Amino acid sequence: MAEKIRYSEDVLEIAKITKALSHPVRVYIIKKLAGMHSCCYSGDLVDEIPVGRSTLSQHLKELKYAGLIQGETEPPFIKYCLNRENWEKARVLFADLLELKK
Amino acid sequence: MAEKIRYSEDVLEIAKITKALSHPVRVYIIKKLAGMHSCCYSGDLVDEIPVGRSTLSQHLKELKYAGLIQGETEPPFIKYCLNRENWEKARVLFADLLELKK
DNA sequence: ATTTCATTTCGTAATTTTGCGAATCATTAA
DNA sequence: TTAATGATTCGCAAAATTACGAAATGAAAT
Repeated sequence: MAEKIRYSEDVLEIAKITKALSHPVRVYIIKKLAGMHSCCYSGDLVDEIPVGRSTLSQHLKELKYAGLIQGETEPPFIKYCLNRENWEKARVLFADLLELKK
Repeated sequence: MAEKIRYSEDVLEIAKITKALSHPVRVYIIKKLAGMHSCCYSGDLVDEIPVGRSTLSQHLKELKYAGLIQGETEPPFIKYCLNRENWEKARVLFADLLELKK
């Protein structure tokens, strides 16, 4: 019986990111932020995404928890932006996994 | 009230892949297959990954369902390999999302 | 101080995921 | 044919995810 491994930091970090991106709502939001708009308002999202306000809030919370986005309060709205620093880390991890060039 | 969107094929496809990769066990397996070894045996995995046989089987099933791997029976073992065709598609989708070069 | 507006949190329900051991299946060896 | 071996499926339980509406929050306007 061989030794059981411990997941490397990379594996755990990738799983954390993929988990955050494992739902169409969240992929949609990140795709939007990673593209042209690097920020958007929760109010705009609720108009276009077919999901209730409170549900959207939970999805945003998960993306925040995973470190992929951050919210700046800009009364009376909340502006959500891509967390560029962590996004860069994600790019490195995925470039490695997928053997892509940065 | 603006129009609700429909998720694009890309968004749905990315969500399917990220969901398949949203667990450390499955990231570990894919990382292994995408690296040096492009194939491995279920029996070897069960020795190194801290999870029971039946549970591992379920994880492999999910990766298969998502199209990321395929299993060739090679009695008395089953050899799992990366599904290169779909992996290439995944690379394109992620390269786009992460703005990486192929 | 009260109202208003955008958003989040709470409470809850339905569904899915994860994990295990026991039972089953498929193939080879005896 | 019968055992042995490797792997999957079944049955189940615990935990997590997803979704919603109602209630609560916080900041600005009246």
